[in-house]
Amino acid sequence: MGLGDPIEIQFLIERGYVRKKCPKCGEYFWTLDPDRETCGEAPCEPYSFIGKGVADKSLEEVREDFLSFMESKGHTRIGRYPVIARWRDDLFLTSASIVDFQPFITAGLVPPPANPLTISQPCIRLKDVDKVGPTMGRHLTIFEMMAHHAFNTKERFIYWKERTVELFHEYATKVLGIPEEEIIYKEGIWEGGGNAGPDLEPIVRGLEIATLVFMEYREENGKYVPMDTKVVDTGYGLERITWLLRGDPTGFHAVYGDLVDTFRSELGVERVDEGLLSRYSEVSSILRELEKGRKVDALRGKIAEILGLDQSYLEEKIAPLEKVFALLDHTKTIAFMLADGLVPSNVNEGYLGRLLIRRSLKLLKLLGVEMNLSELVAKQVDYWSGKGFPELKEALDRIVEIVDIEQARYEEILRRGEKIVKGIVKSKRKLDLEDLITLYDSHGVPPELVQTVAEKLGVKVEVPDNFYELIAGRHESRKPEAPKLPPFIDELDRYRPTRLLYYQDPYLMEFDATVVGHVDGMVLLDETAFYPEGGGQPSDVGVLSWPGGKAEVISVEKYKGRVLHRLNGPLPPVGTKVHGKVDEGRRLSRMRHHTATHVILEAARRVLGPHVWQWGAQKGDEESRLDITHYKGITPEELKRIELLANETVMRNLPVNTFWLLRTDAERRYGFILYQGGVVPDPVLRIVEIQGYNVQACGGTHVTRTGDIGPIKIWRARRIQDGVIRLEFSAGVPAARRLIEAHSKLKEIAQSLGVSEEDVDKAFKAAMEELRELRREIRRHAREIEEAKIREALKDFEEVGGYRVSHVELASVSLDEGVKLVDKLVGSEERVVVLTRPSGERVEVAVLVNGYDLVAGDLVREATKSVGGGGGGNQRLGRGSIPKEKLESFLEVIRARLGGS
RNA sequence: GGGCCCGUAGCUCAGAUGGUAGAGCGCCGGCUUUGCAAGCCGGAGGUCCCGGGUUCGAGUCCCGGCGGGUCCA
Repeated sequence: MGLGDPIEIQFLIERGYVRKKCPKCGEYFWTLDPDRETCGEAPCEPYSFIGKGVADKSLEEVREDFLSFMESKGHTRIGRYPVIARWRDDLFLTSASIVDFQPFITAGLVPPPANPLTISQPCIRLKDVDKVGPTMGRHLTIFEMMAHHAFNTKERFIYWKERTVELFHEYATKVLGIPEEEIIYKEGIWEGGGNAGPDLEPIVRGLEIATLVFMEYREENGKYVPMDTKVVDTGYGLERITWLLRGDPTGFHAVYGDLVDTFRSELGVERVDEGLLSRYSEVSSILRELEKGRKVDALRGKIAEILGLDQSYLEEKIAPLEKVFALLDHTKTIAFMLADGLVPSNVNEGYLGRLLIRRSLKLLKLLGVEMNLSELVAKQVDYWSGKGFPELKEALDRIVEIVDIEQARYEEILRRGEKIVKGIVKSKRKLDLEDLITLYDSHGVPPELVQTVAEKLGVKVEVPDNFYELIAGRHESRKPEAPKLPPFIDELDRYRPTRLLYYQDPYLMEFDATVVGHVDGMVLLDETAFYPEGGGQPSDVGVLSWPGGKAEVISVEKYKGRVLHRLNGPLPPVGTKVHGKVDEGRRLSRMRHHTATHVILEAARRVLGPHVWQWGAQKGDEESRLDITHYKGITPEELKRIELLANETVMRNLPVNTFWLLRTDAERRYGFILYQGGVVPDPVLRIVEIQGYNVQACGGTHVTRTGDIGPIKIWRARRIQDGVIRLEFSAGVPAARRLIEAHSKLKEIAQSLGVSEEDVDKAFKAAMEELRELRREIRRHAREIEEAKIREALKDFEEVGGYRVSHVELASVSLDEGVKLVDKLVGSEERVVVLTRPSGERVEVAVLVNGYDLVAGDLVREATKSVGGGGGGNQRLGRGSIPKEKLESFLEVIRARLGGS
């Protein structure tokens, strides 16, 4: 059977179901009603459950009913996974329950935590974020996907299509109490994440309430081939099912209960008559066409027509309410994201979090409400921690803080953006593309905002459609290339995997081995103690020697479990017994730095909070770096606490244990905290456990007790990017050495200040203050002396060619200061004042003209030039410099000029 | 990792073309006022981030460093 073939379920056929084709959407479906024409799903038919509730059940009751029903059918209930998909490197958010089990469990490489199992998994999807609100609850960014999964392997068959449909059917009719003639099964094909399979989509009263996927194909070279493992992948929409049972006016009423009204009144939005809302909601199914890119107002016009109402009336009533709904949805998503450790930033999942926060802030602005978004988010935390998610409450303080920080940041950008835009508009009366790029690139002000601000000022701004592409082009960004497999990769299969001695004993620095092959000019040994590059730890170096030969090992690489040594000399022939010697100092330093990285990461988590996650790391011999996620800067006090805790952990001399565990077992035992150091793409994980302190999946070499790390010194903490802080530190010998050096410098300074080391900072500050004081004093004195001299000179002028000329030789103040003094003292008297001031081998000169029609700048330029100097200036003031022995001739030239003109 | 922007008084920031460093707020003093808020007059407060270069002359131009911001990867 291939994809697209009829899905024939005997169970349904026996009950009298027949297969039909919907004339509206052209899709196939199974129904008990031989006269039925359409598939029954909106928009082919409107919703028919609104206002016709059949059970007054809450969301938690519906969830519990489902899970316990599946338990009674032999499924094991398991807890939810985080909404941030920490265990995957190809996804940011958990978007379906099956995501929890990809890729290793669905591929049959790792056994599932239970089989079959049932779960209710909170999922986040941002694809339809624009439709959240207008569709009255059909679209949500966060929802719970209830599911029962069965993983059928060659060894163990659980159940397949028949049983899956039976389970759904019994749940729908017995637990939900839906008459079976109202259940329609639509046929479909599900594709995603490299897997595919046929599916059945049960429709009840216009609403699709579940998807039953039979995952049995895997994509291979663009074609689907059958898989060994066949996976039952179901998804039951908890929110939709609750809505269906309750028949509430909108899906939001079913999910958020009292919160709908709380939010509505907090946001100052008028209550809408339930009858009108229900009628609107019923036909709102046509808003599904939003999926085809239609605009809300056009579709609203159509709804107004159906309901026989005026469109502007409807607009006025519904539009504000849509924003309330969107905020209900977004604030819940924000609460879950932040509770699960998301840190807002400009990349990856952090960006998705920021996107939702900023969207929410924009909605508040559109509603004209001034309030802290965090208040709304806190209400969600309160609401949902009482409804099956008590873990939200524990994160409340952090959630509120992050949302407040993001709000402040957003408002700051708006404020600054507005100011800059106003400035540009004022000076140029227009804004061009270059301005837009600068604003976005350097100030983070998006062009949409620029447009709004500029238009308020009456300036039209064109934003090119490809604006963001232009930015990208400007940065000449290059997509990271997929890691290329070396050309000799297949050649390696001829050899056995290398025995990795560095895992057996990380302190083993010498060993004997046999050369088993040469690959691409590198030596392959049967076993090795050389650590290859990996996990942010650079490869070892050292020496290989053998009878009649010796070469340096300059780098080591590992592919498919085979370790290759690159030498800087001739290769030992295959079969040779070699002796390997690892550069011990280097290796030990790296081991210490590597274990120190784990120690510091945990210390940071304990000091800053569980949202701290490793972003990246690089180990060196002298200094290493650890990048962690955090939503604000680290204070010096926090850094000290982290440093102290790390060093205390060293001194507790905790055992560092390394062992291998099957992925599922490791996750069950330790949780996803394992992946702090990054996702390890293997079904079997190497666990590095600092006993009683920290556990990570890690392939690096580590010391066996924390005491071996030696001192840890964090030199710097700096934000390298929004939401990411880089800690630069040293461990072991380099840390000790640099601390000793730093201390001896401190001692020297203390000695020259004549104080103890403890008081250096105070003494230094005092000395600086004294210095400032003295400088001021000297300047004041100098000014007084020069002022007297200038006064004297102004009285004692000489007449040259009708000009009253004074000459002052400055000694103690700068020329600038002298000019200022002259300016102050000359008042309205007509004067030419010549200032000279010796400065090394030269004399600085200035000529100030007061009250005469003379150009000082020209006078100085010519006079200085004629004596081998240079200068210039403006109408009133000229300045320059001349060689010191030319002072007299300079003054002569000035006199001659004034006399001659 | 790369691009761009910024670093000036306690704070927020101005300082086209290189030529006497400024404003607002805050601080101190005086005047006005029954008092307060406020107003008026005056004053103190500067290593223009650091180092080098170009220049007769650099807050301004060039190079390097430090610190901060922002965007892209």
